[in-house]
Amino acid sequence: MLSERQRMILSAIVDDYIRSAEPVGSRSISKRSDVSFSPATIRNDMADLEELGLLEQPHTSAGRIPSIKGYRYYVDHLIQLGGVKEQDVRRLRGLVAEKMNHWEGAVSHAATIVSQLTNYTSIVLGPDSFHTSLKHFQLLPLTDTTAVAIVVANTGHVEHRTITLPEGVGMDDMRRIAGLLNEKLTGVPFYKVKTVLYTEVANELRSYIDHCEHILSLLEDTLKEETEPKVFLSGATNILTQPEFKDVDKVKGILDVLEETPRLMQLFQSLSEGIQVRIGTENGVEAINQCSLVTATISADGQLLGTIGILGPTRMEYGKVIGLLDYLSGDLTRLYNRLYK
Amino acid sequence: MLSERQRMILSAIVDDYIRSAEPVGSRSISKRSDVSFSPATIRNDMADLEELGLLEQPHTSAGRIPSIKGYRYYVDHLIQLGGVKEQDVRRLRGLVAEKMNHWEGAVSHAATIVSQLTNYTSIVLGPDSFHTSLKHFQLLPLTDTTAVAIVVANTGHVEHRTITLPEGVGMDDMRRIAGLLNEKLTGVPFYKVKTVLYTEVANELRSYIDHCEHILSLLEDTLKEETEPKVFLSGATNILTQPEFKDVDKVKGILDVLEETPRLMQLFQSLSEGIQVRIGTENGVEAINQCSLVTATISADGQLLGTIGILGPTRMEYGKVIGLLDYLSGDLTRLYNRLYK
DNA sequence: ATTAGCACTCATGATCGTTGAGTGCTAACG
DNA sequence: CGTTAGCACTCAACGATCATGAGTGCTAAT
Repeated sequence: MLSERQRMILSAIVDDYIRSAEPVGSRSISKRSDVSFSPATIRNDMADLEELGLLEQPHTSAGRIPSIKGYRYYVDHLIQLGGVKEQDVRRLRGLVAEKMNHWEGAVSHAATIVSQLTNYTSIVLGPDSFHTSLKHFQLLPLTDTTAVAIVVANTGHVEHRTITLPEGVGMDDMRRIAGLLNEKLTGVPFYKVKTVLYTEVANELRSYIDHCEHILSLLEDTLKEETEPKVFLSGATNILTQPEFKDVDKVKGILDVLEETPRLMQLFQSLSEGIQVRIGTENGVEAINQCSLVTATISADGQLLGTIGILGPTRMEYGKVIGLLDYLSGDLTRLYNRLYK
Repeated sequence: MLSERQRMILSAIVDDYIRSAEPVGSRSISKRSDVSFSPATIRNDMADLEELGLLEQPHTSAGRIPSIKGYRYYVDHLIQLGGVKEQDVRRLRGLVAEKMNHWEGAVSHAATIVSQLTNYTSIVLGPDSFHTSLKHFQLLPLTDTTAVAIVVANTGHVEHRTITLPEGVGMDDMRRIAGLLNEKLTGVPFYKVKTVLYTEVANELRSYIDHCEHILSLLEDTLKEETEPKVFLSGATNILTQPEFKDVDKVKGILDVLEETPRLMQLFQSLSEGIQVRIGTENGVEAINQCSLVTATISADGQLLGTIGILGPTRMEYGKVIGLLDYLSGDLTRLYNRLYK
């Protein structure tokens, strides 16, 4: 549909605009060493590209900037994936050595590094616990009336919660409850826990404890928290260095989304496997219509172990970011297999 | 040193400026219903107050704004503590019911509410583990070569870490190590753990395990992480609504400090008990010279259980903030005593 | 000691040309 | 027919100039 020259021009405009954040004129393209057309020719093509909705003009006497559709075409057809630099590889390798004994730590640390390498914001979603299962459950007495409930998932993730016991539940009861729960719940996927809790566990519990409803609801609460994936953020303020966000009001909306976990997770809904790019309004969240989000899922054996997202302006270095995330997701998958399999 | 009228004028200027964020002129003070002096009289006093370093003039033909010294005088001598509103009390009470089974959760949730009530940023430091002691230690096997180490403090706080075991350490060894650690370390304050680990524990461990140095250093790492207090943030973007921070560059520096935990903790160094106010440069951190920090410690039985800080512009509603923190610290102390004592 | 009067200062905002980057169109060119 | 030189046109950005008015400091009267 597009001529070879038009594709070349679109690519040049996107590249230039990503670098400079300023509208690109026909003359500056014509001056590139790999271009041998006059500004006038390029202007004609630019007019065509604008008619196709791939370019926009901020005002009559300015150059062109890519539209969302233009970025989309660029990402789908024209992009050149950036290789990962030698020094960046070394940097990312470092995390393997440093945080290898803490899966979530490794993932979030990786995200921190990526946010530093790219100067964008990185967002990490912890394991989707829908697919993880319970490895161990324990009640630890703290005082006469309180205990710490500790839940260990098979990913090595640990969640804890202090609970206040109802009157009349002693140390022995506690130990028996913990034993029972371990027996019944070990290996059970999280999404089934509630069911098991209220059928098998409840029956047995009722036989030797009175107020077991209260205890059950406490346990359910404890386990529910585990179901919600954890979110890590890094480099949130990087957005402030982008020239298009030098206006505080625009930035406020974005940072607000980043601060509220539920709204943040909305961004990650209905993502499919692998690397995905969502440009501007494609995100479907009003406040970040001026941003793009590149996401990569990390998984092993069909189990989703985490999602890393990079949020930047629509004028984002897509090639570099995609290259980095591609490398990283492979590396983390390898790390996981070595550690937990 | 200051005349009654001068104190009144200073107080009026600070109040007005806190509300409007604009330099206060003599005429606007004279118009207040509780003032019966002409603008000229007030101007004379204002000149005196400026000479004393309590007021400043942005430029010759503008009104006055308080200097840091001026705010200091205001906070020390003139402030009227704001009572806590009925609805705010109800809001804060809610957290007692909601999060009562999770100490750190309760504290950080309280901070979230305060940041919403005040429209400033709230920063929470978890318990200073220098004074907390070890309640329980446990090793939980995960795979053949990995295990989860779980540390429980007497505040009910739980820390965990996945560690990779050296070759040749089996399930039995693990159980024995955990037993030994529990025996030797229970009740030991964190700042003594390292010593005990390398004397008592090391001796016994050496008798039946070979590579115990490796294990010991792993354990030390695990426990070290616990020593660093946790930091929670809420309402970081509130600073963006302040008119004096409508310039992105000023804000960037502040948000950068908030994002980096170590720099953030620097702010909380050398705080004494109770409520403290640090105005502008008194904070000693370059990037937040335009901000004030009000902190309140929460403690019971001489044990420091947490610190809540409110960060806002120097033009902060000191009375309201101090009132809130005062109420809150009392409330949280009561909550703690009921739960863990 | 207080206040009215007045000259003076200076940030703010509006108006108005100037500049220059960039365009679209037309006509000439190979 | 595709490409290009030439040219008139547009318009954001910038700087200079000026009027406005809020607020001051000083002096002299009360």
